[in-house]
Amino acid sequence: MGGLNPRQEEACSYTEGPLLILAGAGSGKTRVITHRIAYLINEKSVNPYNILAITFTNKAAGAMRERVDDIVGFGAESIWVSTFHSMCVKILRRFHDRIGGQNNFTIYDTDDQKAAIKEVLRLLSFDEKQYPVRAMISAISKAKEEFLSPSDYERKVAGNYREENIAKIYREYQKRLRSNNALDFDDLIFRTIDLFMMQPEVLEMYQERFRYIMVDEYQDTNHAQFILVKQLASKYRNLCVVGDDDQSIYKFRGANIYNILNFEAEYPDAKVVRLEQNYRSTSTILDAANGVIANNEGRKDKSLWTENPVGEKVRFTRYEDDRKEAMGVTEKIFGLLTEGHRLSDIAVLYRTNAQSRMLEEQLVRENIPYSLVGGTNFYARREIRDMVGYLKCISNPADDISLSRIMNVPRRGIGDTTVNKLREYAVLKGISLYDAVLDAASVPGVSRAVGKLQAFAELMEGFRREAGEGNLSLLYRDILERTGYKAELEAEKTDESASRLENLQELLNKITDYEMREEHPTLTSLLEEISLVADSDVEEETSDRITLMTLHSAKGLEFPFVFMVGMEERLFPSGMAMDSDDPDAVEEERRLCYVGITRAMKRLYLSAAMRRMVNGSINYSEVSRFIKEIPENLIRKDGVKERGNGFGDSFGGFSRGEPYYDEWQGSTFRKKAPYETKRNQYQSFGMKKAGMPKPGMPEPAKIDYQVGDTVKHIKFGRGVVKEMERGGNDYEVTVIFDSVGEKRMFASLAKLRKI
DNA sequence: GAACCCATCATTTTT
DNA sequence: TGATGGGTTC
Repeated sequence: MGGLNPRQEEACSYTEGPLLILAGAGSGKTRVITHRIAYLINEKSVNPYNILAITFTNKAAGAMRERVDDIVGFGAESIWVSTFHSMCVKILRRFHDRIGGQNNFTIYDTDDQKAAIKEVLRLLSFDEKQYPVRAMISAISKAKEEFLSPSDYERKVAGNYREENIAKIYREYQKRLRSNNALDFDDLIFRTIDLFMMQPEVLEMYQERFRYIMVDEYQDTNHAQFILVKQLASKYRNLCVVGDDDQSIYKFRGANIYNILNFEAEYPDAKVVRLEQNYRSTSTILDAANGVIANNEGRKDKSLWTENPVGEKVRFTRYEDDRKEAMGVTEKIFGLLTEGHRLSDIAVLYRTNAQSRMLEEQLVRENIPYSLVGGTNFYARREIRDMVGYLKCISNPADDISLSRIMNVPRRGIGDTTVNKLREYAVLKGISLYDAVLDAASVPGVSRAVGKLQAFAELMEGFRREAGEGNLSLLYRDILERTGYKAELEAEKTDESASRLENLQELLNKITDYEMREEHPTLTSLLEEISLVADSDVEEETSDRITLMTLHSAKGLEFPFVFMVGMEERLFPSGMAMDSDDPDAVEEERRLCYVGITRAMKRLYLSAAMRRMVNGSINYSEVSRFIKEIPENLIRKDGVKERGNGFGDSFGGFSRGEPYYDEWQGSTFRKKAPYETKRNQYQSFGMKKAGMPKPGMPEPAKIDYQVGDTVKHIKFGRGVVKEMERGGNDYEVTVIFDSVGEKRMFASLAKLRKI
């Protein structure tokens, strides 16, 4: 086995029976997984068809798929590489009817859940103040993660008045989802477990199929996922789980660290392989990480080591306030550029998304291109949700939630009163809301709106017929046109409406892309992809930029140069964790810190501010305990005063370096910086507000082509520009591509290159 | 039915 | 600071 160390090799070749791979940060985990799959196929003659690899995110699944394809070659495509959720959808699309469901269910996202909960609260006359929607969603989600049905939940909380009411909400919510033929994300797992329990022969079929199972990031699994894996693996017991308890940072969303800690208790015959050699970081960085994580109790015994060079000391700087901290970071970034490093080698990590603003402002001011990971999901935008609402309605007429969303969007004179009358009628007759609309003429009290309802019903029926014909992009365009949605936005002529239109165009691109990719495109599977595939795996970023993201999002990534900012008590570790009665809360923060440190390959910059704006008011904080947990000899502290709140004589304590920036020290650097700034590089993903360009964000796309030119597109390849039309501050370009024919797109999004 | 004002409340994120 | 939601007013 080429290029594997003995431990890695052991992990690859131990194929029969339960195996726990404790893979420390940077220990070559992905390599091991892919090599293991290759070993199974090539050495053990396992049929690729019998292999299942489960990951958490689509991104991870995609990456694994790619690597497996590279290394395995023939037969690789019949390996199931999948997320928990998409695996369950596949199974339920086939067998959900065996347990009293329908196979063409809709998947509800958080927004749909919210709407459903609101209806339930109204129905049960519960006060939203006492039973906040978000808290209810998370309580229900938690119950499902623990595989508790409404009855189980009721039993568990008996005697607690409030909890009993939550149980009622849970029960009613499930009832509603069922009548809407919808499942939420947690249901996907839950119902699959149900299916396997109630239909042993279905389970057996999958057990036979998945003789070799691998689960990545096992420390992130919740109890329901644990049960599911156990069911699938119980026949052949060839279960290989890979994870690192020290990198468990998702307790808040149900991850159960005991799944990995107790793996050996669950499978007494399990073999355990520890991957402890780190190939990523300098020994200084690694020892700093080890120093921090050593403060946690209840870990699997493990010590990471490396043969990498010692490298430089970790640097810590304490600044006066958050703005100075941001300035310090940009200045150091210029320093790195002067040393000849690339922007894409640099990441700035922070604990909370709110911290990005100050950094962004500073980066824009200094013309440093960045891309922001996270932020608002594309599919969470209003216009996108509206369109997806239409599609969901068309695909599943029983989906009252989606119907309520779009019935009066754009406004067509179907007001709340009318909708309420329709609801009453639907409940009375035991039919869906949509059926009530179809039967508008017999609904009492809506007489004035009957005409409008009938027109709406006709519109929707037309869409439904069209959906049957299978041209999804055409259907989508028709919805935009015939509902008047597009016209309304076009009439608005504001920056915001222009950006919404761009987003709608982008959705069209996604649909077209889906149609081209898929052999048998259907509305159901398109919606599935939209629900299941988050937006985070957006277009591969080609240009050179630094990356800004939360520590959570950084997991699994690596960068030569890493900044961790905001190393302050109550920010990191978070105040919430510190105040929690659960002692593990701070430990989880510490694991997060460990994750952050171990992202760095060459150099790690840590910083804190004495004073920072938090939730609109100024906070004074002390240096994070995690800084103190890094062994003294590994860290260089610039101008640090350990205690103090930023008042009075605290300025005296700085020893060296320049932790305090004169307003404009940074700008002298800018002139010296030996690199060119390209305009139009600033546009970041996940802009928070649809449409509002960030202050200082440059104009979109520079366009170096015109009608008649030959251009190149990332996905569609070569094409000729047929037409260019000004739309807002952008161009709408029509291109005839060799591969896919004519396409209309926005210049700023299409990234066309003249060739 | 829509525009506006005030009060409230703030981690982390994927599916 | 800022986003969001409810209530009020036109």
